[in-house]
Amino acid sequence: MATYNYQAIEKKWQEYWKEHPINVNDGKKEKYYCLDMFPYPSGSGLHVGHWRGYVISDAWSRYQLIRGKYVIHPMGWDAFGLPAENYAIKNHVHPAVSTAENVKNFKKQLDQINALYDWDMEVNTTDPAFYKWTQWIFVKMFEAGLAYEKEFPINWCPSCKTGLANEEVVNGCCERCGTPVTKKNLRQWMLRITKYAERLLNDLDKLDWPEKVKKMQTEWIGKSYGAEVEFPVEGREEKITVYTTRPDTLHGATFMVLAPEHPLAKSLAVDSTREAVEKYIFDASMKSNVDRMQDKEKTGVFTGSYAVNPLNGKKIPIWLSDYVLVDYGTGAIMCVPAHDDRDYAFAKKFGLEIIPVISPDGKDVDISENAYTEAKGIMINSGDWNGRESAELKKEAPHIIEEMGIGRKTVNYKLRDWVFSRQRYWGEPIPIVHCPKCGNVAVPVEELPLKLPEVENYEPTGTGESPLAAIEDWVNCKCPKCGGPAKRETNTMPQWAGSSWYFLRYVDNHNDKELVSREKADKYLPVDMYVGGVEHAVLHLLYSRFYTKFLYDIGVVGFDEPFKKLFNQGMINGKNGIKMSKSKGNVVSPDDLVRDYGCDALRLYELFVGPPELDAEWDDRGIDGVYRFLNRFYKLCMDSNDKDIAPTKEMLSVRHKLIRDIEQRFETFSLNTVVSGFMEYNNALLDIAKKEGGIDKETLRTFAVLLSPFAPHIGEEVWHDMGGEGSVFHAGWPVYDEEHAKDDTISVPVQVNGKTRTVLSVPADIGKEEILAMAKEAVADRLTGTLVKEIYVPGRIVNLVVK
RNA sequence: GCCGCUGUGGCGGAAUUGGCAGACGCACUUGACUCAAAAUCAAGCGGGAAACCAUGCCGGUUCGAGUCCGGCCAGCGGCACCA
Repeated sequence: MATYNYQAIEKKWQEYWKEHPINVNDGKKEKYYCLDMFPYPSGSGLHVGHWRGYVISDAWSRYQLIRGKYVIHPMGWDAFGLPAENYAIKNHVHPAVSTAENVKNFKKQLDQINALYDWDMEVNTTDPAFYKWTQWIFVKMFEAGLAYEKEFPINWCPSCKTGLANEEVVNGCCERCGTPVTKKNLRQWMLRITKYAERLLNDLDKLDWPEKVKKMQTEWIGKSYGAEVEFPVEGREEKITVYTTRPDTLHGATFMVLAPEHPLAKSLAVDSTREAVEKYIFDASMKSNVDRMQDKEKTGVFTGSYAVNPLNGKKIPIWLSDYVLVDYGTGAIMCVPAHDDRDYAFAKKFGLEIIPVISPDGKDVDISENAYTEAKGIMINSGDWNGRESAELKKEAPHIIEEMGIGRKTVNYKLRDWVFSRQRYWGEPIPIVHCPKCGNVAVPVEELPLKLPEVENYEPTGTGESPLAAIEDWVNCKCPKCGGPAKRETNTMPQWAGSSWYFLRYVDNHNDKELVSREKADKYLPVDMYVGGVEHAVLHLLYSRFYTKFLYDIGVVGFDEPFKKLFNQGMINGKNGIKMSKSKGNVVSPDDLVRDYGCDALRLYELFVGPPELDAEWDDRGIDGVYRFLNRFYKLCMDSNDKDIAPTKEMLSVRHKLIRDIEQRFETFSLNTVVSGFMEYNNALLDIAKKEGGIDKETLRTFAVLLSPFAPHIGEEVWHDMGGEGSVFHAGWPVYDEEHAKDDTISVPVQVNGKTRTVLSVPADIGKEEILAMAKEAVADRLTGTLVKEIYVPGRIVNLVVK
């Protein structure tokens, strides 16, 4: 008797596909680019959670392949980063060596998935031939004024001993290691991503992405409309400019608050306040992000100086408080405590004046307990604005302010420029030379890649200097412009640099003249489908969009969005929803499962475990179910093989329903129900086979085609055994015929007052009168009152309403 | 605090988008085969004796609600003094 020998079957077809590649670019087929987020090749290898995303994208890729596309489905390595460097510090193994080792292991594990990966396209961000172009992009950004140097207090991780971008700070802690982030004043390379804020925001509309990710990016960019207003300082020349989104409340400004880091903060102190002001500024500078966030209680200090409200001449005190952020807006705000919760809390604490200027009814507003924060109501206490609608004034006030010459209409973004330098070894050197005569000079493009020098000590200094700074003969160089003695930039790029553009390189990965040829870019890009975890929503996915827009602007590519469609797969956790990790000891390795059940079974189970977009808990026992299904299906095929069964009506019905249902579920990415559909229809076929002695070959061939994106080996095996020609992946996606798929008889539930009482089996085309008559007869004993309504939804349900 | 997602048997989850709640599978029970076990096959499997009751809770709309509306509760995720 035939048994499902997955080991033999999988080995056989893997060898066959090596000899006879199935995904070939003949130059005529339409391309389909299906991309996985490339992994960091860690030392601990793949677990079943990593498999999930790769199986999802591979099933989708193979589906496109069967539909006749040439599928670009590459894989590579995001291999710069801290783990390799930390390993080097501990064991004195060069990161390039350990990385190469890890890549080898990862590749071996990835091969077990038997995905369509085209390894000729492989890229590795740490390969100088690759990072040459990462550096090239930086030079181009430098030339375009988008990369610039700045010294200011940046986020600093004391454990990783490096600066961090805003996007890398999560709840005040380092995204990577969880250590609370501190501030450190450092000279930094920055990328002017804020210049692209508007386009990054607007172009989200074009993307077929999960709404959640679009929303997160929208909020991260954080656009707001408002006005800047200039307040003269009493007795001084300077004016202080504030930013407000509520210029309608300008008459209610009763004090002003500056961030402690505001350039004027110190100078506003007078003799009697100087000591307190300086102490406050100092204390604020010592506070970490976490402290600053956790302090719900407002703190502050009066400077001793006063500003003048330019609208009504009112004299208001100027305070300092760390609830005002120096890097948003102008670092100074006008405070309207009657209509803002934060200002209200501050005013209450320090006994400052509160003047309401908006009231719901134009008469009175109760602000004894809380501020009235609605921008809806009638203006009061506002001079000649009194009696007007506040919503209307909110729009009009910026223009009034502009006409009066006391300010202007403005737009603000929460997005900050990207802190781009890292004080670590294992990253791309920033290709800049500091020349005492010429200033910052880019390394000439023909000298790229600027390779990482060998060092003896990878340990970060912690002082804000990169380990590269100690390599004197590397640091000291000649200025490319004047030829005089100069020094190299010793910071390296963040890990995001390579991953911001790697997807462009796959299609032209050996090109040493260009990042990617325009011809190939036009032909094979952008990415049609991108599959990966949601954790990169505002990191990698935002940076990639920024890079792509820049490369579009300088003509490297002809599109300005990299990823048309995005799919975020859910995470796979261990028992009780605990995240899989080595330290928890709950990591499930795919290796044993592939050995015990086969690649096809594991692939199917990865999908069957739950809806692909939701997190799932791994349960090893569940794989038995899909394994049994594969056995039964295989046995059915083998039993039918030597008999020439003619297709019956029932078989045709299953065949066409199968095509219809699988396709519909596939298209809606309901991959878990695709698998349950296979099981369901296989059960139906087994029942039919019991009566008929087997199933016709074409139905089984069709089943094999539909199954092959998910379980490629058994799909290919059955396809051939049932007489299919060539590879199952060239069979074409079957087309269903509604005539066969629809049933002759249908089951229609009969309800009385909405409760199902019986189920009628009737011809599918039964008329309304006929079925209602049958229904009434069938439930006659329940129709004890007056029949007030008879409902028949064709093919669905009968409901009889009795009173 | 604000925003989003989720809540259905012992468990993972289905439900054609308002139409038989629990598909498919795991686990479990019984039977067949076997000296026995495993594997396989067959039957059963939300609660209740039944009327009926059941999709986190309370209310509403509807002939009919897991699905729509209003109000809560819990879990997870994002943002978090952005003026």
